[in-house]
Amino acid sequence: MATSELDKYSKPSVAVDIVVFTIMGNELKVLLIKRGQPPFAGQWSLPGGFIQIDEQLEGAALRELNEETGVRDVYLEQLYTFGNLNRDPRGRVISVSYFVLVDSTKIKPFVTGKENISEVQWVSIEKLPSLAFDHDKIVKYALRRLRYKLEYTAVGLELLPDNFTLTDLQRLYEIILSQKIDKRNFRKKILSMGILEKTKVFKKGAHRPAMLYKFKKAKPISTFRGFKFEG
Amino acid sequence: MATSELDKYSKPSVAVDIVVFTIMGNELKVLLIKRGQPPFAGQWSLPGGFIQIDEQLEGAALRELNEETGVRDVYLEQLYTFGNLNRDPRGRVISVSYFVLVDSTKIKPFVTGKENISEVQWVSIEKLPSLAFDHDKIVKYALRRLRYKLEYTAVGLELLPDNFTLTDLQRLYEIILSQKIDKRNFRKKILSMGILEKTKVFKKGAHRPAMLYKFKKAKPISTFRGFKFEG
DNA sequence: ACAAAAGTGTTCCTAATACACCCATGA
DNA sequence: TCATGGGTGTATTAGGAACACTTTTGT
Repeated sequence: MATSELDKYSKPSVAVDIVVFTIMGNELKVLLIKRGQPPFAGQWSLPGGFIQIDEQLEGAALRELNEETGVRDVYLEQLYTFGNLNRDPRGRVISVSYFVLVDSTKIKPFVTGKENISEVQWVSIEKLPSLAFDHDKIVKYALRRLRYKLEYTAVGLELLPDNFTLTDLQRLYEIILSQKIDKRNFRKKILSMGILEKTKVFKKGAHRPAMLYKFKKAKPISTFRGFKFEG
Repeated sequence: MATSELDKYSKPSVAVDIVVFTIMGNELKVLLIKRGQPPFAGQWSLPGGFIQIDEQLEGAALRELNEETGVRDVYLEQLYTFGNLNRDPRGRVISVSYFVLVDSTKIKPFVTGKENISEVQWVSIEKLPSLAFDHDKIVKYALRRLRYKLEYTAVGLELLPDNFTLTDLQRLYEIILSQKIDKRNFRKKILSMGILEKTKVFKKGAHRPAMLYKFKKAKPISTFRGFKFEG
């Protein structure tokens, strides 16, 4: 591989940063890690890290996420590439950001092997601390994208188990959009999309059992209005 | 600047590639350059190049565009970051792609000082040759984004002079979306957005003069639903 | 006077909204 | 039997789509 031309000038570093969302209880949460080393030692930040020379961008995002937090098998989508000159005090670092949605029932306890992480935690979007680097901006953008996509895609299903009730789904929308939704209108709209299928199972609880639904097709792995990249 | 940690591993190169759209005659055109050097010597490709270590991403895109084609003062928006391992035969190159809209009346004749470019040309989107690298994919994505944004933003105004008739604007929509639009519905919708303002000037021609309009506010420089980054 | 583009309203249909009661179950 | 969440329909409104003729100018 002839890299001579490419090596003429000093290069920036390339990192990935990942905004992982999940719904826990009645809150939308983001996965944060407490940095164990400078810069920003002791401060909260997004999971992420430098990509390897022989590694796909998405692969790097998934690897970092798994190494740092044990989270696997998730919906992943590229967000935006942040490249301000001074976003990292160590030098020029360009960060390709991703957003990830994960069903909280599939999350296992954190087992991180990384020495430079002192803590991993799910933090409510309402109670975010100030984050390292420009990660505040990245989270803000990710949240915007999540809310926006919820309106015209079925992406929200990535946050639920395979079988769920319509009330579960509505609660998810209400939490993410932080607003109440009319039950009848919500059901009408969701069902008219034709993406849900009744199972023959009911969820039993303290009260009237609720029909469980499942998503019809293979879960969507797309990035922009159904357009699939780099696959 | 402590770059020791960053330099432990070999780094990918980072490039920008730019899809520049304009309307000429009755066609949507993209700016292409014919490569003068390997790889892909003699083949058409998008304008672009490697970023410098002390240069903003957007700045690099604008610089490359200006150096290669003389195009300046344009609407610029980040598209997507392509990073497949083998997208460049020279080695690992990650490309941050941008899309640019430029009013064709503001384009000056090309004066490129770069030795590695043998030709610069505006090519109709209908007659694109097969492009170098993964640039076909980038153009496809850019076109998709342009069509999509046209539906819910005023981004199309970037392709027109400051003053324009409603017929000019409608023609622009028809060319980009490649479909006829009803004149009355189009005017109703555009005017109801409240973003246009009548000038007191008429465009004289062979027939009945048409009212010239202009855009009300500062032209939008945004990347995603009005959200401004890195600014 | 005529050719050519400018300009203008109404009807229809679809989709979003607002809104309230009965049902099935476990305790 | 009652407390709790599950489940259902209709009337109104707003926005998008279909559709044709008159006006103004230059030649």
